[in-house]
Amino acid sequence: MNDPLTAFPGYSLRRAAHASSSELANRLAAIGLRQSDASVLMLIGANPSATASALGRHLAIQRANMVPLLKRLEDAGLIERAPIDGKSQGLALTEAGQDRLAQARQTIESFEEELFLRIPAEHREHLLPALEAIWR
Amino acid sequence: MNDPLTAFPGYSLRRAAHASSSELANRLAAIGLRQSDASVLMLIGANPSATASALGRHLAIQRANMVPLLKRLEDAGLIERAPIDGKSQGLALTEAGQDRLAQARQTIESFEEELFLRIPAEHREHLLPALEAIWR
DNA sequence: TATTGTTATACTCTATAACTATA
DNA sequence: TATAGTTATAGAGTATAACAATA
Repeated sequence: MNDPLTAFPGYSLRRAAHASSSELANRLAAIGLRQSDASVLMLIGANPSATASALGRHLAIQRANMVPLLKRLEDAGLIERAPIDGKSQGLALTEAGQDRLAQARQTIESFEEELFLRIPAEHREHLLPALEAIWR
Repeated sequence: MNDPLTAFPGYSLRRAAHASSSELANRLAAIGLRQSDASVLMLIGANPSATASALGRHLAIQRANMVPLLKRLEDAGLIERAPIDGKSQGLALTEAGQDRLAQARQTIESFEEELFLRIPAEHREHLLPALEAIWR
């Protein structure tokens, strides 16, 4: 089939993101996490007592959409909240949360490594800087 | 905020795709199209009398999800169907569809050009081959 | 038997508006 | 006034199962 789309970097960007995203989502589902769950756990792990709003801003997840996400993690016993002041709550990993994060980190790291190796060597080191120029 | 995610190409890939996708979606909305609409119009334009199933396979859109998409395009007077045999239909652009495709093409091409120029020159030519290694 | 078009359905992600309480 | 957390809701994308008709 004649395809005028694949010549566009933006189109290929979407297809590549969708393909790799689906693959990672499958692997994370095996340990009971969504990609957004794993991202949040990683970020809380690196920033104990961060607030929901701050995490959302950093991950480009809206405040309103953080609510059900954090509720699931809390119900699963992976995170807990501690009041900072009257309106803010600091988030932290429980012990179970730290264990799950360790699993997630290993899943993500091996996935990312495989992904990286799929790229021809001469292009590898260019991908991250090119992508960062697009979104950061 | 301490961020362990941005070092991962896969994560950056998702963020970059989301950012560029949102931007293109906004521009296409101005001419009454979604990204998937524009993709389908482009592909029909380049492959007259292609079937819905064939388009879906090529675009990674499932048969079942092509149905409402094509219905919208047909209701908008942009495409028409002609029976090929008893079970297949060939798709074609109407005149209005060709006009809309011309608009979409211009929108996409100027978007893609801007996107490309946002990438530092030394990384530009590496992006497409790197992405294609990931999804093709 | 495999494929086409279709219906129905459900889940996820994303976006917006509005509200309360607090800084 | 601005911010944090929340509720409710809607749109879009994606996925699966199933069916009838045809190749």
